Amino acid sequence: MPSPDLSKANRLLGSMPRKDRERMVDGCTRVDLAFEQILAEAGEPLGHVHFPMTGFISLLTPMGASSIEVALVGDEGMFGLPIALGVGISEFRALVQGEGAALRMTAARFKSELRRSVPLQRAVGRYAYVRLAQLGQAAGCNRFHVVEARLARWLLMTGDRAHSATFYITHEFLAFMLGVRRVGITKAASALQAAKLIRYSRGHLTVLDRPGLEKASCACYRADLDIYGKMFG
Amino acid sequence: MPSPDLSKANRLLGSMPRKDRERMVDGCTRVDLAFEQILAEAGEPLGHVHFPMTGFISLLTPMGASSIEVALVGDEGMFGLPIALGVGISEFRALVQGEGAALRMTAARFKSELRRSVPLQRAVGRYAYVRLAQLGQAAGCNRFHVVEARLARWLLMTGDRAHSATFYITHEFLAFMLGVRRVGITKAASALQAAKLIRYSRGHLTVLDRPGLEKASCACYRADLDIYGKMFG
DNA sequence: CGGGGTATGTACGCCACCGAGCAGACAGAT
DNA sequence: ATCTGTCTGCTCGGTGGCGTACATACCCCG
Repeated sequence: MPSPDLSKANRLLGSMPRKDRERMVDGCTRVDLAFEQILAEAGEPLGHVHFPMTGFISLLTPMGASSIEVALVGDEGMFGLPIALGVGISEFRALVQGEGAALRMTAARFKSELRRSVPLQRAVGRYAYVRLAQLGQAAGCNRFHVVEARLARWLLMTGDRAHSATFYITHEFLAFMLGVRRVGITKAASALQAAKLIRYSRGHLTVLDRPGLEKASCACYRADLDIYGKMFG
Repeated sequence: MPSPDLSKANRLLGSMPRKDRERMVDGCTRVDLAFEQILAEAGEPLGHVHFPMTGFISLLTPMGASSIEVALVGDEGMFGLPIALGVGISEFRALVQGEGAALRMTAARFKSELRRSVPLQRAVGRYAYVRLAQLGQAAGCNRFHVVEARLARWLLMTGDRAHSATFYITHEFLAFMLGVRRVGITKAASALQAAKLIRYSRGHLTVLDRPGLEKASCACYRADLDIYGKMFG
């Protein structure tokens, strides 16, 4: 039986009235997300929805041989929107990017909760809206912004969801997420380190100067926060 | 009073059972979309949903000074998803890209129809899913694919929605949509023309060889069609 | 304490696209 | 028939990213 504060460990659930969110927590199982675990492949049926708490999940679009991250889901959101849309298939590949806890609910139970709870409908609808807007933002970001700015943005987004200024992440992995060469990351990360915005060594990365990193990032970071804030602020 | 075949002129409505789709058409006004008309600015409240029939609409993400097209809405879809999500605000700038007819319904009426009609809920949910998937695709496409392939894709998508192999479109406008320099379009379009895939002159563009153009385009065109087909095929 | 795997740094030539500016070519209006 | 605005084509130097290959540095494990 989950302790009551679990219902606030995910902000999407936390935005709902106490009664509704406690019903949700009651229907969920607490699970641990393991680093690099794959929650779903693109085109695969979804058996559950996940509400990350301390863990977080990357959503990737497969592009032929390679792929690229198009969204990041942490305690501010949920994974499994298609179920709410009446389509039980994941549109993206879902890869656990930060290990940690999440709440999990079966698709069937989620659908029934959704029918019953208007606040849940509202929260999920708003979150779907945020995702649409953020995907559009990502599409533009990928077109216009240089690797260094995109990297800075990614570090900020990840730091938010890791609830920590330090996390484990290699250049290789970053390259994979941003859809660039590893060397491109090395160059960009060196620049950020030289500017004393971050420090890293063999996968251990620390954000030293958050405001500075925000300046080095593209405005997309702020835009994403703003749209979320408008919906859930 | 709209003639009955109006209800099939938009494929999203056309996917619904006769009774539901006729109710929808009854609640709609037939409107003409004028070329370059702006249906909504990003962040602006949405008073209506639109179901394009012969016209079609570009959705653009503003990126500082410039902007980029992230979705195209024609008779296969609808504009106004946020209303269905319980958020009456457009996440994108909506610009009429091909003049023609559409069905329009007030937001209030649409919400009430949505409450009453399960088939409408299904159709809208599936379409929202398609949009999520296609936005992800666009994000990857913008990152990985060269202008020529993206141009070919865009021409195919537009041709589908214009229901014609010929349409009016200048290099300048294309550059604006794809987020590149006009010269970049000139170069790519010249190449496609030299390969006898298209012909153009002062804005009058004709697709000569559709299969050839598909080969010249990135796989994203096919991927977008496939995802739609899976939902509405 | 030495070896092997992993993480990071550097170098090379190449190409797509950028920003800016200018030249020609065609169409519609007066 | 000429003029004017629009549409298209071309050039320049510059840069950000690519693919590849190789070099170092650090950590852990035996």
